Amino acid sequence: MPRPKQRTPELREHVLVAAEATLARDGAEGFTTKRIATDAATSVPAIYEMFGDKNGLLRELFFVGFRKLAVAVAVVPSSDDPRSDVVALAHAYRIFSLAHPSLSKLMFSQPFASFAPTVDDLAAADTSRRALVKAVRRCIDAGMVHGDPVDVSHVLLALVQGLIAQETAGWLGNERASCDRRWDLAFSMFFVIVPAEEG
Amino acid sequence: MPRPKQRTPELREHVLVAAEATLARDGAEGFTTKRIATDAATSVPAIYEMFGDKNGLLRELFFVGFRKLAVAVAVVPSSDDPRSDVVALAHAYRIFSLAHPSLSKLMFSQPFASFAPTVDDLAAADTSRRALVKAVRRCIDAGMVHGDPVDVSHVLLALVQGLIAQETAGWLGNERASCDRRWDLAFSMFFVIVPAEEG
DNA sequence: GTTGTTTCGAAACAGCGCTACGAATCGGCG
DNA sequence: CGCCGATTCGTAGCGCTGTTTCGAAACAAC
Repeated sequence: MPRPKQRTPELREHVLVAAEATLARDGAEGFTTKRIATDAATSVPAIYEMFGDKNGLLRELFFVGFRKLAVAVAVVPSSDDPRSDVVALAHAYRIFSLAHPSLSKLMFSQPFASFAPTVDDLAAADTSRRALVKAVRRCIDAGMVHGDPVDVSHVLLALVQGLIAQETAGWLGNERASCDRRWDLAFSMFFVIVPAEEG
Repeated sequence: MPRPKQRTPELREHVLVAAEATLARDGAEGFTTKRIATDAATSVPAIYEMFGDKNGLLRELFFVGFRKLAVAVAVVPSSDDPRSDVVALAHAYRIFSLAHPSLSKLMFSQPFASFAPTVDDLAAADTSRRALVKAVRRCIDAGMVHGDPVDVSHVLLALVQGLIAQETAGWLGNERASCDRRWDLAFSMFFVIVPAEEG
């Protein structure tokens, strides 16, 4: 009877892709509903019907980011050295944030005053965090560090998050070499001394 | 000849105080020029004459925050244990951020899409950072950690910044005790193993 | 009181998030 | 074919934001 619907789940997915591109191209400041609608070749009200409001769209992008991160983390191979595994995982986080700076800001900082992910939303990060907790637990079992695995992972993630925030803001160093050196140092500070206890 | 000026440096200072209160009360979302003008009992154009634009006001608040932090850091006493000095400095950062959450977000995260402090602006943070670099250098001289003092300080600040971001976002833990434990753990991970080398 | 100069803030502007509502589009039916 | 009723569409508007203009207001000198 009525005219056929255009605002389908397929269009929703298309808008999500377009919005991610808009965010990557224009940053948080240029992330306006009108521009996204234009980029996705649709209308503003369509976005509001499919996502509720702008925060709804941002929340979906938040999830998209963590899904992408989960893929990047899942690719990291496990070795027999849990220490280097933790470092490799942190490296995956870093590479991801350098490849998708605006998206990683949406995930780890809060560049939109109106959008603050809830604790439930944060569960989306669990997939990528679990891999880290696992590697950390192996470090603890090997006596490389002491403490609760979840606590240690929290600290490591805070370190990673802080380094990412500084690097994407341009505060970690002017040259790539300085940044590399400081990332390396960060994790060597956590782990380098431990073998002395074993030996 | 003309009518007496009202938009004096004194009013500028008054607006700065009012704006800080507005930010603390209403957060980044409620930080509008009109509301600030009302809170400061002045007009919107007055703010624009004295600060250029909203970012100019934010930049001044950015400096106000680092001046306050510098005071909080300067109060921290030095002991003969550089390790505990570093921890005490980190604690001062934490207490400051808990007392002024919105202000610390302005300083360390970038909650306003339009305002990104330049590298020159960041020099404002040097006063509070110098104390940390100093304590770190003493740690290095004592053989507690290895590396360039500036690099190590960068890493420590990234850790502090990450922990602050997580705690102010409510991600570090649901209870104060969890947060305390993880803050303690963060720095014990950096330093606890070292004495084994000395002993 | 009048003039001349300077300073003030109400009001307007473009652009934002968001939404109401009339236009447009379809299958079914006389 | 022409019309109908149901449904979906996007234009155009709302209130708000940051920002700026510009006429009114306030003063000293004459």
